[in-house]
Amino acid sequence: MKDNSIGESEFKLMEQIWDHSPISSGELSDICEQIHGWKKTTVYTMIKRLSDKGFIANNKSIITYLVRREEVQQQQSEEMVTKNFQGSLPNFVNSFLGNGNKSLSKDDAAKLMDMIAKHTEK
Amino acid sequence: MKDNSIGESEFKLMEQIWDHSPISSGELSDICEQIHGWKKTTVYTMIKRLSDKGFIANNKSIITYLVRREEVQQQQSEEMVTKNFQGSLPNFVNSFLGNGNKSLSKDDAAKLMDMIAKHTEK
DNA sequence: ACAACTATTCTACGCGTGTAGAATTAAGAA
DNA sequence: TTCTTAATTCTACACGCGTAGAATAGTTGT
Repeated sequence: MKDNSIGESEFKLMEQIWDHSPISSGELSDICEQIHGWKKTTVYTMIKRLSDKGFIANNKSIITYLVRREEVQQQQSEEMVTKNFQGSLPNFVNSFLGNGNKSLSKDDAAKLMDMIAKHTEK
Repeated sequence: MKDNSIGESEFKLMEQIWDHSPISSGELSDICEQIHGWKKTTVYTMIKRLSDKGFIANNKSIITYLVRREEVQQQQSEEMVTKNFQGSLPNFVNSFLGNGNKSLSKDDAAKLMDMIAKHTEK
């Protein structure tokens, strides 16, 4: 049940994989060294753990993802709203926007309105 | 910087505290026993950790919160959107609503529309 | 076959969190 | 003051994740 969870660094690695898949473990390690300053072995450890958890596959040094970004994100957003906002999207958004501080661009607002409209029961 | 983080169980305890503060540690422990099946000492351990982290205070067995629910939630929503959705609320909402599956009640939709309108830069 | 380099695994440590028994302390009843 | 009970701390163990050195296996050029 808890197999869907990914840590913060693991997620960052997944991002690289999603962006470059298929990619060789060597390149991946290089990229992560550049971007995050991670040691080779650190990356390999993460690769192992992620493939043990079924998120990616490592075939002869070629890494591919097995779970799409959307799936992971959907799972995460779902979890957050459920656990910390009583499953209410309005609660979440309200909290996120806070009181006054944050402001949405016209574009973002339009996108949101649109999505909401499309998902409202009539 | 990472002082703001709360675990899942800790959050559940905080919820009871927010809902009942001020409340005696004994009662709190009873409530948690009922709701979550936690042992007394487990609750006390959590109380200690949460007060060490500055989220609550324990004065002569009376627990009160030092950080409001909104603050914690705001922090959490912020973090989620930043780390996993490139800081974009539309990205988050899009992921949450998924493709088709989820549907918003008219009421929720209205609330959302309203909030969005209020936070859109004009 | 051997050197040299790459890939992968093993092992390991620290920290946070979940969980709780054991021990200790404080507070009230008798 | 002593017994009892409630409150609190101590100690501990497990697990996940971040991190990475050491060891091992695999590949390739010569």
